Amino acid sequence: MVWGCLRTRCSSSIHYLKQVRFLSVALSPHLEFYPYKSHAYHYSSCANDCSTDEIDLHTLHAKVIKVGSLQNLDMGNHILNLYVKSQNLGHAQKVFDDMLNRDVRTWTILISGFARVSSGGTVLKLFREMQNEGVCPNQFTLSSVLKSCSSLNELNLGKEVHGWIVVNGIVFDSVLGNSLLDLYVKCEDFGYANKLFESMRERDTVSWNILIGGSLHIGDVDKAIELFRSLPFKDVATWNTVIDGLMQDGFERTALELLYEMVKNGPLFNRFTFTIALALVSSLSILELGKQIHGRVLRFRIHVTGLIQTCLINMYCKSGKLDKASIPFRETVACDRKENSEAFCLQPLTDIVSWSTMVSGFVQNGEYEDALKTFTYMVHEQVEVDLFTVTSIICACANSGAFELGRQVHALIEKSGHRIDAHLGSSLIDMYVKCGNLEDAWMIFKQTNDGNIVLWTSMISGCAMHGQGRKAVWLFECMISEGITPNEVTFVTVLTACSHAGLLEEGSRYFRLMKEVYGIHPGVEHFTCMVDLYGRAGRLKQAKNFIHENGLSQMSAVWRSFLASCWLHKNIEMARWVSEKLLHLNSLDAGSYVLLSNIYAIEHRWDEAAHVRSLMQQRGVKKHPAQSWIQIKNQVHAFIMGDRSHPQDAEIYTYLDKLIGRLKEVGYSSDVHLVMQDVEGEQGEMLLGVHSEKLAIAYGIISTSSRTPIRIMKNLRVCNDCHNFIKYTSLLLDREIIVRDTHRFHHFKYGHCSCGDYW
DNA sequence: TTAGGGTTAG
Repeated sequence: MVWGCLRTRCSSSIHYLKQVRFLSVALSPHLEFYPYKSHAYHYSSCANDCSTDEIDLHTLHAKVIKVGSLQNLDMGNHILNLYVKSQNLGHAQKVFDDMLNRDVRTWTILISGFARVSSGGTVLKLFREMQNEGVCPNQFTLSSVLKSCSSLNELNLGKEVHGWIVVNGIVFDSVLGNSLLDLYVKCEDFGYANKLFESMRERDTVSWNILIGGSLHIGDVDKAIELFRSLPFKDVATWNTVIDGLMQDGFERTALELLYEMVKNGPLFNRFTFTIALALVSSLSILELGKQIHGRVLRFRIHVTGLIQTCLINMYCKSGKLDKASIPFRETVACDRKENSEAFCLQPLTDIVSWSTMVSGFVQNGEYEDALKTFTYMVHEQVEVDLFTVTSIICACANSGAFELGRQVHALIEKSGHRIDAHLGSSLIDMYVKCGNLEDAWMIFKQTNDGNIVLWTSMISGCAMHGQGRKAVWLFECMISEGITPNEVTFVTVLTACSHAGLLEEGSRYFRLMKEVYGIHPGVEHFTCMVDLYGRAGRLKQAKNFIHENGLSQMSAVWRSFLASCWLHKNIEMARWVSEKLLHLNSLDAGSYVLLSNIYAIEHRWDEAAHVRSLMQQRGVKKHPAQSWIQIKNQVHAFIMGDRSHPQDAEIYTYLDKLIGRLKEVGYSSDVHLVMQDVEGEQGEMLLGVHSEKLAIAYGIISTSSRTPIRIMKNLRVCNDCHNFIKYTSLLLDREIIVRDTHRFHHFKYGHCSCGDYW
């Protein structure tokens, strides 16, 4: 999936880059960053924002003030309560401040209002003020305060409240008892929680649900299931809690079984069940079940709010059904998507999470253009943008090489003063790495300074991608010494680094470390890395033995890697043997077909070479045409082999011809072995001479000053001859040339490449 | 008492 945009959507790339430029201009005046979750509610202070009911409430409020009744305690409490119920806490606070007479109800109404919107800090502040004024809290006040303590992890204050309740002889009803139980469970103080649970006289289903949810939260699945099974009456929340908790703990299959059991024998779904069920089928990617749940939402006439809509969008996106994640701005944003009559019609997106889900859905499915278009639309429509959206957009920039846009979004994040968290940091590192700027990737890495494994893995991968294998290994060692546990992806990246840098011993050691110390079972990716490690180092026999010893002969990816090594080390006989094996397994990818065809071409077996190509056609294997890009003064210039469409083509070809002549004088010679067509000698050399990367480089040289580094991108691997050509060019012209291919970067300088001719 | 979106490799 690397560089998906470049590899699979060549024709639209220029259009897309124009879009990027347009977006860059559009961005600056509108983009604002909203703090995480700040959209949960808002203080409405403008009459224009109010509903009819709110306007009536304001009218009533004004009348009450006019006749001086606000100082009547009951009337004041009534108005305050109405504002709290309409979640207009700005006005509620104002009424509260204006009231000269307040009683415990006054304080409780306001405190419970803030507790309901999870504004715990305000709740605790008000509670302190209330105590200072000598007002004695009641059960409702205490429940709200405890709720805020548990959401803010304020265990000590909660314990203080608990003590106060005991000292003052307040009766524990089920609500107060459950609030306290929830506090201990949320703060993971299970000693207190269990003691309290046992001592509670008024235990209800809610008490059990809190304990079940808490057990799942700390990963005690057995205890949770035991409690769940022993509970004679299970309400809908019990089912929801246990299904969601199991899913969060990674027991998705068990969660699914319980969902089926719930459908059969349990209570009817509520809104929570729908969102949990949709999240479950998203993570399991069971589209059919997801559709059934969606059908149930419609059948039950559940009002599709932002939350359920987000879950629906996410479910369809995770199943790769972007059309079904139907969106109202389809015509505007995804204009090239076909209308699907079966598509479920969703509501207009009014919720920031739904928008960012849609953006990430496009990114996860490799549709970077649509992600950027949606983002542009959001910016233009002044929809709030938060860290989630930005993280996805940076990811889109990384994978499509939109460096300028990525940099601008980064600048705006800095300007907004937002802290860069591990998710965004990893995304930014990846963007700078994939756009060829390793220095800025390091800067983000140091600045983020987090023990997050993805952050470290991104940086290790960055070093590997830029040919700095030893540095990648060093960073890996630093990470281990800091006590950070590597995951399976980290091992893929460090093994890749070893294989690309020829670090045979280190690679073998890390493979053992992964299994023996970290207990990670090697997957096909790790085995492939190991075969690559031996193969690239020329240990073909060792690689072959590794495949047999580990029982990998059915893994076609492993053989494909081995094939590339055979080719690299010019062991044509072995390469043919592997290719034919893969051909019979029907597991060749486009690259391997081309390789096999090349092998036959080298041996002048033209009929067999032609047969391979016809097999490719019969089996529908598509080879993407090679294409290279160079950006000159904000303009992207794309070239394919033998391209004559560029306005300056005459100049490019004349210069290239002259350059090849000069290079030959200093030792460069064309490697005609790699010509796929059945042509020989001069004609083959001629075809090599017009490979897309040579054209892009020639254009770069004639269009820039002599000291400017030349950066080009390619949608396939660089061929041997072009690699050689670029090395000589960097030496002859004393020019730095940086090439990004499908998997990595090549930094050419003084006739050498950072990959050490190992790619 | 229970529910939503973002990051790393091949």
